[in-house]
Amino acid sequence: MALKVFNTLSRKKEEFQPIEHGKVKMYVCGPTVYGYIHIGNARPLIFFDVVRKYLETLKYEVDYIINFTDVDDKIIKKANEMKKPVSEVAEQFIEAYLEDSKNLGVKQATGYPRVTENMQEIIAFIAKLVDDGYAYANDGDVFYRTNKFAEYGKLSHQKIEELQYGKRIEVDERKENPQDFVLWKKAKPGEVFWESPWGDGRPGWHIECSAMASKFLGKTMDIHGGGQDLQFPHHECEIAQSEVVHHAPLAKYWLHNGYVNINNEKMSKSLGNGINVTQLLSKYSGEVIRYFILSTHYRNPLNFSDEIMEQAEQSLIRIHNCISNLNYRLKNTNDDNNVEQDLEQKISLIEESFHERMQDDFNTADAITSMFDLVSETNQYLNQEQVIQANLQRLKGVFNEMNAILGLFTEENNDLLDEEVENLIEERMEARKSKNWARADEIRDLLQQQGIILEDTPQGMRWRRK
RNA sequence: GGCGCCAUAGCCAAGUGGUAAGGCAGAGCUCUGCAAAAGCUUUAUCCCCAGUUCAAAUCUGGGUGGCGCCUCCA
Repeated sequence: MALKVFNTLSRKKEEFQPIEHGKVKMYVCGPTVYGYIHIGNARPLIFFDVVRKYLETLKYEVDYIINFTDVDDKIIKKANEMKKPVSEVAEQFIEAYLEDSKNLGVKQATGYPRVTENMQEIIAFIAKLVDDGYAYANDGDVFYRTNKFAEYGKLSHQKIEELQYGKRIEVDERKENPQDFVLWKKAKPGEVFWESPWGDGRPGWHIECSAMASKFLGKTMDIHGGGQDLQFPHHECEIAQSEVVHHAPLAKYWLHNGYVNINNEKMSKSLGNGINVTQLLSKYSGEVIRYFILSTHYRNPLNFSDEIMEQAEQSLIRIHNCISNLNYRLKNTNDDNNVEQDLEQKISLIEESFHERMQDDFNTADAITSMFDLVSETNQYLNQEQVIQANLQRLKGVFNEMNAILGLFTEENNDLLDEEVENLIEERMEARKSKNWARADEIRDLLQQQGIILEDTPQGMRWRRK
């Protein structure tokens, strides 16, 4: 088996070979922090978390950088509205982002660099571009001279001549060419600014990624990721900036996730149709949201609706029940025979298929199917009267192996019941012994109202939280 | 105008040349004191037309419908 990834640059699946043996350098464009993230922003967050975790299970040491763009026009606008300093607004939404990440089961990146903390590197990067003739200053602004970079357009496969500049957004007439983009923006009166050789101002949108990526990961990284909408212009501009300065590819593999749609329309901050993740997390668990995101291949569009979320929630219950039943049996079985070969063979096949699917350009939808295959095997096995501890352990081990990547269930602490509940359970067992079904049912109903579900099995009574 | 994506069951969704995975929902059965959980059974020929092929959801051509990017966006 070999990991294959779809590279936007070549528009083909390619075998993944890291630049440096055993190590992967990965950079994903993070948010511009002027608001809470929506479910569309959560897609790359969750997907690239899975990529990172999968690479780690392949024993790569992963250096994973997510940047924060913490100064730009929209943050300034937001700060004015909120009557707060830009830094405070940015801080607030960075914290919210990190909190959401955590609740979505996303492992911390190895670094979260911010624009405002890397201003010297950014200015130096622009200066280099100016020195080499790839950029020019005009009236306090600095622009990138796009037509000096012959490969401009290679990522998004666009021909510059064919693009319709100025159709949507007015072209700044200080540019030499309409396709030039801004590297440094002159500050308007009253705006936050940093000093630079071209006057007071702040960085343009694309330069921060070039500067910070090279600072933290070097000239060429293995994987650069982000949403499809960053392909052009953002990533194209990053390439233009970085590759003329470093004379090396910015990234070996470019991965782009598809959009999350709502009512068949792209979700975006500017349309204001985003589903707020923080709010969504109060209704659905992080696991449900992960399931929703991962149940479709990352490059396909994904539609959001309440119905789909509820289906995701239902699907996860099947997995949760299985794990919880497996745990119950694990606690109540002492048979220490060796693993049965029949079952072991089936488990191995499922385990193998899981990896094959993950290695085929991170087909998480199929990987989830592998997990359901394991659920099915487990349930059948648990239906047997006699089970072997070693088999149960093996099943559990594969569940954990898959879950370390997908993050679809969490181990709940099932040992904590208060005394009152314990007593009721005890009483119910007595009632059942004496065939007092009315009382037994009464207690079961009572506990169900408290979110505790009692189930009678041939191995005894088991309970779980709703 | 350029570049690109999508169309598979009631819903979600894999599969991309060898005769349609999986999940949710629905129906029936088994187990159960009754439940629950679980198991078993059951539900499609893949938007349309033409072509290539022994063989097409999968390749080619032409349609239809929906969506995206072309300097705010993940």
